[in-house]
Amino acid sequence: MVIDSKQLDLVFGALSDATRRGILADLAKGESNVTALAAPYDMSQPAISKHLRVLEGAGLIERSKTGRETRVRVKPDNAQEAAAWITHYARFWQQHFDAVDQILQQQRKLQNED
Amino acid sequence: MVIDSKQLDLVFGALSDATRRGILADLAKGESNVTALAAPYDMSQPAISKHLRVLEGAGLIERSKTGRETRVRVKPDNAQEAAAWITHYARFWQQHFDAVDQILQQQRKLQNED
DNA sequence: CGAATCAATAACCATATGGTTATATTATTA
DNA sequence: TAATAATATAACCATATGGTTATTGATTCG
Repeated sequence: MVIDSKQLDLVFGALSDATRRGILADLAKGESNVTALAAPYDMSQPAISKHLRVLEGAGLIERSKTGRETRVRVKPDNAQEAAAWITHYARFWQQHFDAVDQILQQQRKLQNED
Repeated sequence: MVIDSKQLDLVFGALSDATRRGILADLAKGESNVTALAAPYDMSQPAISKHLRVLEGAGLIERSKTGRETRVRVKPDNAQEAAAWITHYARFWQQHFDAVDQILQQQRKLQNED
């Protein structure tokens, strides 16, 4: 695993807020800027800037100035690692539950043999 | 999506702490109790109880009293939904970043070699 | 029965989080 | 040049989070 525990704290922390998940979803449609990202939310501009800072801290997005506007885009490198970890985690649960399922089926089998 | 946004806040919030991720990892090895779960951590018992409450609130684990001890186990129903969402999320990223596909294929390859 | 064990709860503390309004900074535009 | 626009920053507030110690309530053990 390339991504370390502290980074993972930040990534999951960033994803634990609906506004930030919404921003990520919007950015999936393509690069944007702060004003456009803020538009859907009934929230002040500074609040959105704070959310962007959290996403940036988690390495999920990056910002760059272009004139007076700040362009925002997802940051593939870190997001890829997060996605890989999340997928790994999902697979981990899946395997765990598959195993539980098998145990339960086994138990049902044994019970039927009584 | 069965799991709603507020539940997702709680799930990601729960996963945003290394201690809680560690507890989930330990529980993957099987059902446990509070004392056993607390053992690996340099932290008081009430602190662990708090973490367990957060995991329970996110629907990732469930607790039940057995005598004087509290048995703790992962709660398949909600955790599966979370895993499903996470997988969906991972797929979402995958669609946007070509390289993710390569990483996942690499992982699949490595797993098949087990 | 009395002591030890398991775990929850209460009260407290420091810091983080998520929001606000006001202000400042830097472009752009009229 | 003056006004407007796009953001960031500062200062503030309420609540949440993550930890502590002390205590309590059951259960189990000797």
